[in-house]
Amino acid sequence: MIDIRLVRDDPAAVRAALGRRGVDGAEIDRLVGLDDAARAEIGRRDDLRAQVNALSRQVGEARRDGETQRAEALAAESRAVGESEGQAAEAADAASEALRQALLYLPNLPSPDAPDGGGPEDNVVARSWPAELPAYTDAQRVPHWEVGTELGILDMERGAKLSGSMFPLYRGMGARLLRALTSFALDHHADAFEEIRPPTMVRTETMVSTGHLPKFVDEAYHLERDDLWAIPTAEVPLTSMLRGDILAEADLPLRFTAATPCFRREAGAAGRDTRGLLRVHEFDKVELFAYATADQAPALLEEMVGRAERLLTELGLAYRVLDLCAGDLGLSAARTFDLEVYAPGVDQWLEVSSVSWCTDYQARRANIRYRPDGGGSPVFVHTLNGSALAWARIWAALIETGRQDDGSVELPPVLHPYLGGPTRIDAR
RNA sequence: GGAGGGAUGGCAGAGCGGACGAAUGCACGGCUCUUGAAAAGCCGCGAGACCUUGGUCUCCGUGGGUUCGAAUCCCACUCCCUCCGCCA
Repeated sequence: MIDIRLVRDDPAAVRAALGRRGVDGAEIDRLVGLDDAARAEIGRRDDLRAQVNALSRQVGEARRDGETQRAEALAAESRAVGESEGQAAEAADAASEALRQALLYLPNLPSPDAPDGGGPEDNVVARSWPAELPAYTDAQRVPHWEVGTELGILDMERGAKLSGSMFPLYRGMGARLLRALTSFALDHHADAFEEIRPPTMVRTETMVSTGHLPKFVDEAYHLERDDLWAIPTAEVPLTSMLRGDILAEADLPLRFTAATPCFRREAGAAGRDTRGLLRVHEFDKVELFAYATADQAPALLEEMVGRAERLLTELGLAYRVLDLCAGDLGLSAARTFDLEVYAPGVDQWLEVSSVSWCTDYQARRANIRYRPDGGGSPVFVHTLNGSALAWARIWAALIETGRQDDGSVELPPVLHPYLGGPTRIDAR
């Protein structure tokens, strides 16, 4: 969440910044009102509480001095004040909760560097690799689900039998390819990022810290009986890993990488991209994550985008980098770069990575701070997250891009050491 | 799943109805001593909110309760440790 004091002290600036992402200015006014109300109620309650505390102290003193009668009188007085205090406390709690709820739904302030725009159509293509799309053969113009079925490496029907549509089942070299991709990526980041294998079912609090709850309840899988949520991305457990902690500035930046399955209900996208692997409920992803100071964050953002890009060039996939406009940013993000690969078989750009700088928005929700060098009060860290990379769509792009005239699929050399012998998937 | 023990500041650890936001040690910051360092000594040092050179309030796992007053008593929950059972 953003700092309520910013809203209080400079509502015009907040209105302007959030206006860029389509937040109604009236919402800011409402927030200012809620804040005023909450502070007034809290002040009332605290005054009464101070009276109760003072009277209680006097009761103790009177009792110690053996003045039983005076003690009783003071206790009675305190009891009376305590009753109004109870009412004031209820009002204060209600007002604070109303403010908190409003803040939880309010998105992060976009970075001034994020381009203007209201939606996906306004995103800016920062760069493409290669500069021009190469010429693709007819063999490469076959959708991956057809290739997958033909080679016996992808079985959407059996996946659906087990779990419903959009739950892919990979077999043979198809499954092996996923495992290779995960190992390849983790090894690639091992020079600077500590590998984590977090739990993939988490508490409500953990989902709230990243901003995935309460606003996006419909997007997440929930296990009712145990009140646990299936993570939509490793960003969720990695953010809460240090929840409530105070770090040392000298330890920053902290970098982590994790390979996990990701679960998404895709409720808002029902009926879209339903074929093959374009949009699935469960997929594997290697995530990059960093906790940093405000000063370190911009360089880290670039580093993480660079790492994701490097994987793509090594895999030999054509891609482009999108600088997301203010209106297309996710709730927690101040700046985001999306990476899209070109999949020749379906003739589409597929989002395979999203690298975001969340400033202190998530850290404030998760209460993660660091103590500056030389002491002083703790300050909120900045969090950055990015996929490097999400495999289902990469799998699709690799199968389509690598397809030969004879129907076999060539796999990129960087993966060969991870494939256990074969370097291609033979036609059947 | 059953039985028992525990959760206190960055860490360790005392406190078990009022003088406790909390002893002590370590860590950390400043100073003294020293050519420098170490050691020693002195001082400081939890977090947050709201009004303001000071004050008020909150926080001792979480949520309720008892009381004029709760870190301290009661209830529930969560997590950790030990033992038993089950288990990949």
